[in-house]
Amino acid sequence: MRKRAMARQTDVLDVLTACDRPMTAYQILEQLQVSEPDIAPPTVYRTLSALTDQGRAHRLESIKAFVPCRCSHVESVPVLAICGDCGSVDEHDGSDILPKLTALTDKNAFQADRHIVEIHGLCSTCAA
Amino acid sequence: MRKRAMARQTDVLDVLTACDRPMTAYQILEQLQVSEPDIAPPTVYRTLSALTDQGRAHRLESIKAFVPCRCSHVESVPVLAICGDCGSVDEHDGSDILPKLTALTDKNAFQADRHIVEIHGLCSTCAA
DNA sequence: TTGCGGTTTGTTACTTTATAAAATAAATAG
DNA sequence: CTATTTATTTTATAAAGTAACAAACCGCAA
Repeated sequence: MRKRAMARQTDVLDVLTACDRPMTAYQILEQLQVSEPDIAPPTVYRTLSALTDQGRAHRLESIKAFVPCRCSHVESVPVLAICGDCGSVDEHDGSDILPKLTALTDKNAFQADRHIVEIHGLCSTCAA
Repeated sequence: MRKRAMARQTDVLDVLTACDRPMTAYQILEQLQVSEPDIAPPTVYRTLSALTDQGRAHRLESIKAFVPCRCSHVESVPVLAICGDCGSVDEHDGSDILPKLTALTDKNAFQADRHIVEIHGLCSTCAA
């Protein structure tokens, strides 16, 4: 009857992966409702936070949208480059920035646990 | 009307500066309404976007809140360290990570125009 | 099996955040 | 001044996110 959490996560990830653009929580909801009309926002948000906690998806804080993780999800600093024109997103591994970031926060003895790096601009296609 | 806009920007910046924590748009609105009860959300949002465009304030994308810029606002990459416990925010100049970020985006010929770097964690006081 | 207790999932209803578009006021050129 | 342009405010609502309670699930012991 009710789908187990794992199954939901797979469903949500499938929806995200099927789309080549970031999707908002409500766009995902709309897709899920095609096959299961009774799903409500909290189900989507809960599933998305499980996925982002696991690193299987990322939340683009600056545009309130989500993408599936396309890198190996062991990386600690995802760098997401968002095209302001077509909306496409490239994901990079920013691990090598970590030392510099740590140097900055160490000045104030700040203990970091999550890094958010997002870059707005134009992708190669749209800039051309 | 430019005068009026300038005055509003000063008012909003004063409100932000008077508070040692990031404030949401609606918290700012509430403060402004103490002296001018008729102010509505669009006024605040418009003023805030002017301020952030000028670099006189920053928007913390990951927590939907705003802080006044406490660095020189010529810097191109503000790094904002947000304490998850007390909510305080430290601002750093991240110009020196720019080359590494550029190296990443250059791989895809991406043209960056705005960098967002936010770090969640615990400030020295709360970590102690 | 049956009933208990902790955990997970679903539902309702709401709060917070943000913006479109119409209405209005200010600035300025003629 | 007054007509035109432009910026600002108001209204009204859309979009995003969540609190809190209800129902279902699961493992376990009697």
